[in-house]
Amino acid sequence: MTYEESKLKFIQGWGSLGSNWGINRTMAQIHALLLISPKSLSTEDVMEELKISRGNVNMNMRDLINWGLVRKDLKPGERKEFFYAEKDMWKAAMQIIKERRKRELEPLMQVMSELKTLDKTDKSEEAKEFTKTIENIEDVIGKADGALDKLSRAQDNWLLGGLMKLVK
Amino acid sequence: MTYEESKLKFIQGWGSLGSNWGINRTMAQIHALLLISPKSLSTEDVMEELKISRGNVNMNMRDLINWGLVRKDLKPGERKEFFYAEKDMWKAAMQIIKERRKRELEPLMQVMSELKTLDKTDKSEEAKEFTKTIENIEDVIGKADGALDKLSRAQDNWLLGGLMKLVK
DNA sequence: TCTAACTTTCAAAACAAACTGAAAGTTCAG
DNA sequence: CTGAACTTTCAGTTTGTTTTGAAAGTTAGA
Repeated sequence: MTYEESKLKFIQGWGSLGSNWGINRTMAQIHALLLISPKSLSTEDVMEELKISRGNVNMNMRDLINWGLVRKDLKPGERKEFFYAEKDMWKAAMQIIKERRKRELEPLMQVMSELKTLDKTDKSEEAKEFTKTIENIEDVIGKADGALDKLSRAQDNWLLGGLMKLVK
Repeated sequence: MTYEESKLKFIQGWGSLGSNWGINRTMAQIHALLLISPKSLSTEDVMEELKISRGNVNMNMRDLINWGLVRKDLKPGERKEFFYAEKDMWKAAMQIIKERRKRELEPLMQVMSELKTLDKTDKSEEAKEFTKTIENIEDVIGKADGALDKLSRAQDNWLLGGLMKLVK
């Protein structure tokens, strides 16, 4: 397999993985492209490699930056902006976990806790089952949240020179 | 907040959570409905509650069954089929983790390992960076896989009466 | 076997998400 | 201030996903 073939295959694969996880295909592909590129790329480089429009690159690149997965690399003397991706996949994975936790777990916990304001005088079987289910979900979410927090702290420590014990 | 209001809010919330994670909204809503229902429901019950078509219920219910989140509940003397959801959210969460691991992590590892057959004689900077990235990703995926495996084993033990220590 | 009760399938329609490209906006050197 | 170089926006179009509903399939009791 040649380099070009592999590259294509990787970009495709990363893209379709992303779309299974609620991440837009193109965004994942741009990420893949930057991951394997030794130097930072301009908007035009990405347009050309992936055959997509300027607007598309611009929007998805902004999202990647918001996710903390990509940064701008401004070159002195150059008007154009260049972009590069965090190459350490542990860092990238943690970044994704932290973001999703913030964007999804927290709001969900908020909703769950609101749901507990359900009228306590309603003694129907439905209402009881409902309350039980909500409490159970809150519990699971709370534990998942705790576990992710531990994981991301462990990661931070490890980055400072320790050992990442949690995931062995 | 009345029971009906809470129920609606929960079903909506669960549905939109699902769609953020690459799970079809309706499937998540049916799951939510079954989660809070004390008794098993027929296709018609679901059609009525969620205002969706018979075909839609049928297809999504099948998917839920394939994910191991819902089972058929055949009542003696009844021609109709009824459905109920696993109510313990730990079990449900583990089920989801196991399935996604099987469906996504494994194929991804397969692709990654194929990518390593890249022509070793290519000494370009691009090819070197590529190989490095692939190996790094393989490593992360491998560790994540191991962690999930541990988690699901811990869960299984816990179900047998032990304590789920990993997530505290 | 026949038929009513029920389930499954799938082509077409409706809906939703992503993408394009041209226009508007910004920045900065001269 | 001007205009070239570049970035951002967004209405309209394309592409992809979900839903419907009617027809086909299945099952079981009579």
